[in-house]
Amino acid sequence: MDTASLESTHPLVEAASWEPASEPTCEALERLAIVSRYDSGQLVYRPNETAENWFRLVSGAARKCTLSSDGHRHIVDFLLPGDFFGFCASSGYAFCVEVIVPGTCIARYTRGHAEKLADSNPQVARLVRRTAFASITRLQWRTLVLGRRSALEKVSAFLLEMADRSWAGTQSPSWPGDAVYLPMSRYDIADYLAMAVETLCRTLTSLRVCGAIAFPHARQVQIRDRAVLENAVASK
Amino acid sequence: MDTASLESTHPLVEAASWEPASEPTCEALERLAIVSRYDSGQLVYRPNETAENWFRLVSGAARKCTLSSDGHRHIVDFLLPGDFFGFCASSGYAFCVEVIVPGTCIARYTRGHAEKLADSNPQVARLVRRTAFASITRLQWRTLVLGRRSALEKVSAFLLEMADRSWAGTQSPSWPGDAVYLPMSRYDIADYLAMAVETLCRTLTSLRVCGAIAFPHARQVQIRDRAVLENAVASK
DNA sequence: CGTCTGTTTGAAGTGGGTCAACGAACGTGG
DNA sequence: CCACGTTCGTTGACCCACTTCAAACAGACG
Repeated sequence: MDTASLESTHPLVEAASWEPASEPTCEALERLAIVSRYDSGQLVYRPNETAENWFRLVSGAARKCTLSSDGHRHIVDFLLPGDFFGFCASSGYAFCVEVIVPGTCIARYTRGHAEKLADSNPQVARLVRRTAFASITRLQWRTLVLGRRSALEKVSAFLLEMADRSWAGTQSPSWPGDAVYLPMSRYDIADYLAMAVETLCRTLTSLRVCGAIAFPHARQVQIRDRAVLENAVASK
Repeated sequence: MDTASLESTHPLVEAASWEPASEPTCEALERLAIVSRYDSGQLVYRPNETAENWFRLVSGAARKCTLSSDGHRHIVDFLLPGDFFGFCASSGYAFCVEVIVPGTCIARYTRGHAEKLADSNPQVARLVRRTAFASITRLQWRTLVLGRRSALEKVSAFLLEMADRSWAGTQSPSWPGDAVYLPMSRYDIADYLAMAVETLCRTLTSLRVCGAIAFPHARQVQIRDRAVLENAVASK
């Protein structure tokens, strides 16, 4: 919405190559999809805005966050390709979603139509349920990560999470094959992990010097020794 | 399950008086319910156990948590009357649920039956969807609370959360009317908020001495000055 | 080439974790 | 009924990991 340029292309066509295998979609639902293209910084929706749509991020990345009056911001989640969002029990969205990668494509499903489709098509209803249940489980794991005390644990957990969620092979071909692209800034990561940027940088540096990870570029991480990260996460 | 004593009573009968207005149930679904009674410390399910049921806590309280090998425990969520749980996208539960109040009653819905009912009954499907969406929103707020830096913010947020979720008027009649019952120990609260028990106690004490709250009993909180708590939460 | 924004390192201060101990509540058995 | 043990709750003292403040560095872009 907003000033996003609409594209009438059938989403399945261009979405197919982006989709992680773990996130199955359903053709009946995809027929309702309208895909829009967003620039970096554009808002997909605002808090309290009437929740008229469900969404699925097709390509690019976005952040779900709060907007405090004092300018302080808290990132609730990162949205990566395949992720559904905008699920909402009440009439208005609780957070805002802001695109962080230029050219991000997001599919929109009119809530009323989608709900009606779910009523008549159990397969769609099951897909939505499963997706929601998966979100619940992921959010619960996330509370555990946030609950971890040391910076090393949080950062390690984050890197592993990004490696798992990262859609491999969709980046520019000149990359090291095993590098994970971090579409968000260090500030965003620090916010997401509830720690100071400086602490995040220092932790990343220490992981780099000990050989666990490497940075071909500031936003490309290679996991060199996954065991180090897993150890840090599991340690407590 | 386990050694829980089964009660064949129709759950709607005894559940009615416990239900918060915000959590509507659906008669068609409730016909599937089997209510069991649990003692304190009993497990409702374990991690990796086959997810054969959906659950709803009818009365009492429970905690959803991880069980680390080193005995370290992390509480993901508290389950209070009206809460659904056991929603699971994969085949096995991710966490374990442990009862913390003697005599807790929990309704169980066979997953296969409930899913089939949802397929044929859009009203049930919508209820489950709405419940799941509400869980998502609540968990996202929870990540914000955990992300807060100072102990005061976390504790204030917790007290407000409990006051909101608390089912008023279901406790013993001798209580101060506005007191909120905390069914869990200080250790559990500290774990839930990812902080040391000592810090929790100190924070509660400082809130008490400044008149924001009062403790008729260690597990009864009266919120004397809600503004103080809301201020602490909103401050950052 | 200058001005951004984003990233990294350095130095200093502190909030809360940790260790230790005591008090309170509660049940159990003598 | 009291003595006792156990678990839960609270307070004190110390210290470290992280936050904060400050500044240098790197890349992007007009």
